[in-house]
Amino acid sequence: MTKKASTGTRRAVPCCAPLAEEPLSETDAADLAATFRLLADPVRLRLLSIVAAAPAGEVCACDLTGPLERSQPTVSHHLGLLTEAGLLEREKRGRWAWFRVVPERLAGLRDVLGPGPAEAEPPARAAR
Amino acid sequence: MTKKASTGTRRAVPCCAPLAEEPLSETDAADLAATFRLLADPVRLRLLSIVAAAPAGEVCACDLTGPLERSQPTVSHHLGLLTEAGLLEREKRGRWAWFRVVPERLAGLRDVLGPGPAEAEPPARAAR
DNA sequence: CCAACACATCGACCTGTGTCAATGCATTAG
DNA sequence: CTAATGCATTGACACAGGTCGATGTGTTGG
Repeated sequence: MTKKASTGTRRAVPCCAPLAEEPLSETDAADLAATFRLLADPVRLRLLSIVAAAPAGEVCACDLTGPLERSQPTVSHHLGLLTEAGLLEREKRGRWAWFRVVPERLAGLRDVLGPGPAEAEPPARAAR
Repeated sequence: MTKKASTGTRRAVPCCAPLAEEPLSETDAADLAATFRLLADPVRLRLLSIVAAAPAGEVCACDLTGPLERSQPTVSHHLGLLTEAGLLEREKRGRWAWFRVVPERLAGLRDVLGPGPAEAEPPARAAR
């Protein structure tokens, strides 16, 4: 059974239990893989990092075509994928589109890879 | 128990700074994307979760072909990719191959997605 | 009202990769 | 030795997805 957010004080978007907790179901695995696939592209990773590292917390799309050395349709395509998946938020102001990261979404992914450093838990080695 | 988890001593395999810290370089992004691409497949995710959740800490390859409903060459292929990338360790005993997870590797990936929950930091909103 | 701009969408191309049958390579049993 | 077992490798195939030029849609400025 998949319980959501059993670990209490985390508001990270729940997708499934950490990998080391229990084997993934077929549907959970497909869902997770689809999300990780978004991070499996260098252009999208750089987009995420640029937006995430922006001091203002948001970046105009017009400032993203330059550093990535990709065409405008390509950047727009990747921004659309990241936004549709909930990793980015888009706000249109005038004729510009501004993007922000959705930190809870990344935190949810992070939790799948293992328990956080705060609750560092030894991997429960079963003695035989 | 010092939970000193500042940006200094992290034993997780270092690949690059967290996404929100600074924009990824082109090579770092390509490297990271290649690693995330390994997690972007449901079969590999289930393999990882099965091995990670094994009470003994290791699993024989002969026990992995069954639950995944994939052919033996396919499972072997994915195990090879995960092992080559350092996410799994392979030890051959007799005619069987046993696999373990390499937790530092997953921890390194986790750190890229954001700082630990202890230092959860709201996005610095700059007034405009 | 029209031109310029910013971004999204479409269509097409092409590389990358997940998949399996067939085969190869060790190791073990008899 | 020979046969059988467990896993890796090969080759071929089909599909997914990144890329860009062309075009569409909404907004601003003159």
